[in-house]
Amino acid sequence: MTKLAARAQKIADELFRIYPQPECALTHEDAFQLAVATILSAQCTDERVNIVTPVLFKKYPTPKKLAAATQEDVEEIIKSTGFFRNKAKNILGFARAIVNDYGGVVPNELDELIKLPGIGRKTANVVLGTAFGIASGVVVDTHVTRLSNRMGFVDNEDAVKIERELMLLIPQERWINFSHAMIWHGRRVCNARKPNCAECTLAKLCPKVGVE
DNA sequence: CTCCCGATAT
DNA sequence: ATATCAGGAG
Repeated sequence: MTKLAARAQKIADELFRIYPQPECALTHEDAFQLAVATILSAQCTDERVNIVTPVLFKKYPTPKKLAAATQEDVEEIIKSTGFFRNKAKNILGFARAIVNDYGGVVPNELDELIKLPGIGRKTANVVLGTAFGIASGVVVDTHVTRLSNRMGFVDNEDAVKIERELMLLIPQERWINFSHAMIWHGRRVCNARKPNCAECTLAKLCPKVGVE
C-alpha cells in the first residue's frame, strides 16, 4: 500500500468514527424524489432544497403528475434554489423521460441514468448509492473536490479525474459512506470560507491545516 | 469553456 | 461587495 493510500485509510477511518451513519441530507421518499432533489441542489444549499421539495412533491406526488406540470409552475415553486429555468426544464425533462421511456421507474444503472435530462455523473452516483445501495462510483461534488485537494488526495479540480483517483484510493465497499462523510465534514467543519481546523479531528492527518 | 441565478455568510 | 452553495448542458 502506498503512503497516500495508508493516510487515506486513516482519514476514512476517522471520518466513519465521527460520522457513523453518514446519511443523505436531501429529504426524499424514493429514487425519483432523490433525483429531483439532487438536480435542485446544484449551487444551492441542501437546506434550501429541503424547503422547496416538500412543496413540489405535495403538488406533484408522482412522476406522472410532475411530467404533466407546466414549466412556469415548476419555475415558480423552485425559484429560490437558483438556476430555476434550467432546473425546471431538467426536472420536467427528467420526469417525462421516466414516464415515457422507463415506465415511471427510475433505472438503477449508471449508463441509463446519465442519459436522462439533468442527470450527470454526480447525481447518478448519489441516486445509485443512496436509493439503490449500489456503489457505482464516488460522488464528487463541490465538497468532495475541496476536501480531496486540501487533504492531498488529489491535486486538481476535475471531477472525473478526482473520482477515478478516489476509486483507486478507497475500497469499493466504502465508496458510498465515504462520499457522504466527506460531504458532511465539508459542510460542518471543512467548509470553503472558514475551515474550522482547530476543532477538526482530521487535522493531524491533513497537510493543509491552517492554510487559508 | 461559458452560461445558468437566488439566498446567505462574511 | 463578494464568494459560495450536494452541477449539468451546450
